[in-house]
Amino acid sequence: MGNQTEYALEPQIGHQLRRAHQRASAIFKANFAAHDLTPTQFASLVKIADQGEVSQNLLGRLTAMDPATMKGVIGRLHERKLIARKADADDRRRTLWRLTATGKKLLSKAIGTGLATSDQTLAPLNAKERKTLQKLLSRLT
Amino acid sequence: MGNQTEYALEPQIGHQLRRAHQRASAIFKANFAAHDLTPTQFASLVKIADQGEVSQNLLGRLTAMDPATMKGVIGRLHERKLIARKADADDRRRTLWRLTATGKKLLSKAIGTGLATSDQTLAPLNAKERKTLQKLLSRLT
DNA sequence: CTCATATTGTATGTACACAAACAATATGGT
DNA sequence: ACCATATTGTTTGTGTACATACAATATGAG
Repeated sequence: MGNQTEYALEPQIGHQLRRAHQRASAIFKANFAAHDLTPTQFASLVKIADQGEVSQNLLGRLTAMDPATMKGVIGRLHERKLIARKADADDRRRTLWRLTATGKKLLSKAIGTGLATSDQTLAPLNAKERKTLQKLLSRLT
Repeated sequence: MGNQTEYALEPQIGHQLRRAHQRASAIFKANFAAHDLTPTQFASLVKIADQGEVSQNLLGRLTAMDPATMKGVIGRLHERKLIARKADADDRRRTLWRLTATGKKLLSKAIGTGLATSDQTLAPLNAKERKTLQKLLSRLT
């Protein structure tokens, strides 16, 4: 019985990406437990810092989150007072977000952890292999 | 302001894997809409077919899902009568799952879609690049 | 100016993903 | 046989992730 000759799960790219993402998330979680930040929360802090001030919608595009997901992430960062809102004077639909002093402090502490997390995630590969993988992955986006 | 010199989001492997996984999931979803199957549901059907009969716990390991996630996926497949349960005679903790006739029929129709989905996901790369990417990805697991 | 269209953010529902705590059952060492 | 330990499955809670529908506001073509 079975379907071995027709379809194996492990060599399918979708399954491989799912597993690689699971592993990366687990490493991230372990490393960021002290900061209590998820990957999307950290990405949001990084991009808000880059922009200084940014609308919720643009932040979603910069971090690759759809508006519904973005709302949840923003809400949790806001509850913890890591970010603060301001109305946009030119567009009353917009909410502009910026880092609070607490948010800036947390981010500056977390950046080193972020770099270490990337390195640890890529640990099974040497420098050349890492470059190749990341180049090919970026072509997949 | 910003932190550009310290940390850029896009070149981090975790972010790249997250985005690649998002894209793969979107392609899967579009292709499997006709079958109304999610990636984990399809993976479960494939592995149940491979095994003939399999416990919920082992199925979780074969498909890379933790027990809580597995329970939800199994529950939805069961509601749709794509799988059926049986008590394990040797171990009263275990639930053995197998495909129903409906499940087998759906799986055999879906396998072609699965192969097409993998191909479409890898479309930006040529044959050699695909092989390289998949080999490196498998090392990350 | 006006109206069709687009953008911004909100709300709800479904589906992973995993931690933590738990109950029932099985196993292995003594 | 007994008991510490492990396995199997369930439950609850938090956090992505996205589709869909929606209200408020902005924009651009005529």
